[in-house]
Amino acid sequence: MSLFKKKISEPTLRRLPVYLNLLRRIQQEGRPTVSAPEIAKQVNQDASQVIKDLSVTGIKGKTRVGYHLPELIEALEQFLGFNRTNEAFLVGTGPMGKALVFLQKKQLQGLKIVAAFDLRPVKSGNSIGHINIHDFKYLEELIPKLNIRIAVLTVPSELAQKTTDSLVGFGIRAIWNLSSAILDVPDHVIVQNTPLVDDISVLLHKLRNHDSE
Amino acid sequence: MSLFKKKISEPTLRRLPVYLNLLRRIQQEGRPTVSAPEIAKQVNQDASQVIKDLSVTGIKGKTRVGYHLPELIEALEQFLGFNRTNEAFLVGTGPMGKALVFLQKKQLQGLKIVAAFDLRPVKSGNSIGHINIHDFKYLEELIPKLNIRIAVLTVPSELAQKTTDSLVGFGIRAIWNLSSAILDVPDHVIVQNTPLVDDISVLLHKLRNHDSE
DNA sequence: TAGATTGTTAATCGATTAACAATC
DNA sequence: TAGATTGTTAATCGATTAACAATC
Repeated sequence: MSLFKKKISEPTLRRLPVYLNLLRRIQQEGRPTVSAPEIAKQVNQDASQVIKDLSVTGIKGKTRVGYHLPELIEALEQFLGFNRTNEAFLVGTGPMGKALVFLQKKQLQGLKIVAAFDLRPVKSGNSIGHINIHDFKYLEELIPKLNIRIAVLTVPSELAQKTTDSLVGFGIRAIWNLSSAILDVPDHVIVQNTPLVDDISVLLHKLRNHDSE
Repeated sequence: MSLFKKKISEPTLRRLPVYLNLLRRIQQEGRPTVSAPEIAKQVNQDASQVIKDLSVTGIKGKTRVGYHLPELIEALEQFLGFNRTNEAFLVGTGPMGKALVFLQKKQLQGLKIVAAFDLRPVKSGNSIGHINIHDFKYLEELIPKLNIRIAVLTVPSELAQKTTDSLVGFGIRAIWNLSSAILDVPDHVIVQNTPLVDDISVLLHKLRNHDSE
């Protein structure tokens, strides 16, 4: 649309997959269109917000009608990068690593884990579902070979920084960090943290405040 | 300090456990104090922000010295509710449910999963680690019996709303929702969503923007 | 004292919400 | 037409950052 990238805020970016999920459900009901106020109601948000968020896709709604569902869904998938296969390596094959492999089809759209690696010695033939588990020592050659740019990090937090240093050295460009460690990386590497404990903090706090009202 | 609860912002609330983790690590090195600029550096943030965040605990730092570590850690744990046992039921015993049970000691401080439940028929004696798995039909009597207020929801998203309705009916007060469903609950029930796909969206977007610079 | 740090208050920044014109 | 909706622009709200006085 323009030569300059519209900068899109992180809050917006986090709402888009929520809309996408909802739109798919609505489409499955066989409906052709949906309006912003309707979406807003379902996700407990402001209609203006929804309209503004959806505008990043470049899709235009129709007055009195709303948005064409197939077009909007397609555009959102495109925008979020969910229609490409973004291949990733899983590093750390504990329970969280396993869970992510099993969840990827349903919840982790946009990401495709193609192989797993463990820091401990791996018996040959080990796997999670259909994903083979390899010894960490093969990472260095497999990253450039398969042109992998994304690592999903689920190692224990004590080992997270050391593992990260290796990953960076091997050419990884983005790390989805599910450990509680704060990772130190050079500027050209992206880290996305998912600290589960944060949500527990918020939950417990809300619960206590609720109680005392 | 005051009869009125200072309202604390969610961003602050999410940063507190990050500080807490860091402070514990620093304490393990045997140091007695730490300054805000030092914390700020380690977590890549503004020192003013750190000072303001920490002020919610009521702990006062010392000029030229910083904060007394044991005192600050204790206050943060207190504030976050991590030093009580907040007992919770796990509902859904798929891979994500299992992962959360195994992770709770290390990553999910403040939450204690005391039993697990599955929507499918459960063979007696089934367990995850030391946590027994029960049939869903026992939930109704066990929630009031054990006075459980928190449920950790890891059922498939298609079943999430229906399961939530039951939980609410049984008296659950807070739901940590790890499914991708948007839950509809009455006002007196708290829902905390942890949609993993959001983080993937942000990661992929950052990666693409990085590439084209 | 000089310099570093806390902690408060003010300024800035950015996101959300509200208002409203345009459209069908 | 009347009414509902989009989409833009303005107002509001809240969080972060900057400035600075107080302190040791």
